Amino acid sequence: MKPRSTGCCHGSHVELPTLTAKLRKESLKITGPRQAILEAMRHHPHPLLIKELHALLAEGDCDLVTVYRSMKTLQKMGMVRRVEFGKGGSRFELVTDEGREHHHHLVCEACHAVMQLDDCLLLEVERRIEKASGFRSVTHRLEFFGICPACQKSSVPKP
Amino acid sequence: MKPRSTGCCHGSHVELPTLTAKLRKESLKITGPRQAILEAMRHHPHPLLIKELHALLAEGDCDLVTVYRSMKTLQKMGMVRRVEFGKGGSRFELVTDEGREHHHHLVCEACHAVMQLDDCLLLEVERRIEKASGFRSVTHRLEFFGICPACQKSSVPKP
DNA sequence: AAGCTTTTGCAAATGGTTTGCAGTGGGTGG
DNA sequence: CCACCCACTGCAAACCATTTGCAAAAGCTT
Repeated sequence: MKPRSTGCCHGSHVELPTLTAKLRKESLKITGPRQAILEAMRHHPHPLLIKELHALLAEGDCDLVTVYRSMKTLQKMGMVRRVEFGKGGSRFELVTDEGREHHHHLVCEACHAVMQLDDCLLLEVERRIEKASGFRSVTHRLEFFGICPACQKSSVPKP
Repeated sequence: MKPRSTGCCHGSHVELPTLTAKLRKESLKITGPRQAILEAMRHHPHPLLIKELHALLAEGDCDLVTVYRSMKTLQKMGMVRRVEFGKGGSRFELVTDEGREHHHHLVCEACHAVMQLDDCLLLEVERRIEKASGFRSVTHRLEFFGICPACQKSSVPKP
């Protein structure tokens, strides 16, 4: 349960060709907008708002609406994961090899910094809930919120 | 961690005067709309969508906008808790004496039935995260989703 | 009952997300 | 290598949850 910062841009672990290959395997077209989107997500390995993602793209690379549609498509094929922090809309992150396994986030409520928490101790809890309740296919959604060390000092007002 | 159904209307444990007294203590006015809202929530002890809550009120009792404003007010004074299931907007539930303590829900993704899970094993986890990350005031948001026993049989399509 | 302040209703603005439609452009078969 | 077809895109507008502005209505206090 040790937190792991996913700050920004420490090299791109996933290659773009690796990603586009997945598109081809699903007989989806490898278009300019899709490449631009994957390229941007590759370099920003944290949950991004649609509009943040769109802002990362070069002017005219891709319409906002296309970002929405791409997220839906990519999520359906499992290349992207939807994360909800409850403010400002849905966020999406690339499902990478080293981030494939189920994990959670620790979000600073002041500056919105995001850390990734490795491993999850709730898989066993899901099984217990299934037994106790009779529900099936039980999953969960869990995020942590708090005030990060930097914000504890600077006392910047919450955005 | 045994699930407890919060199906519907098994008697109203909280009295209306008890609730309005809290309003008075905060020098908030005891208006018709507020009484109607609290009365409705008293009889429906599960997380309600704003529009569901509004639909429960008698015609002309209270405007939709007023429901929104009331939820904001009541949440600020701790009488109501906001719950996010990620579909269709925020939900709210009364904070009752027997439901005051932090708890989570188990939601059927087919019929949207909601069960309440007593006790939470994550308080200790929050402390561990604080130590490991340096964050402060760490809280969390956790909900479980699955298919309830009834829906496993009837195979009704998801709404 | 009068007066002051909060609260409400209505209308309209806002912000995220989806949809309709016509035009563009990948990718495949000839 | 070209042409064709359907998936994909851009743009505009629709949608839905939520918020805001403003004047009228209603609590609470005196």
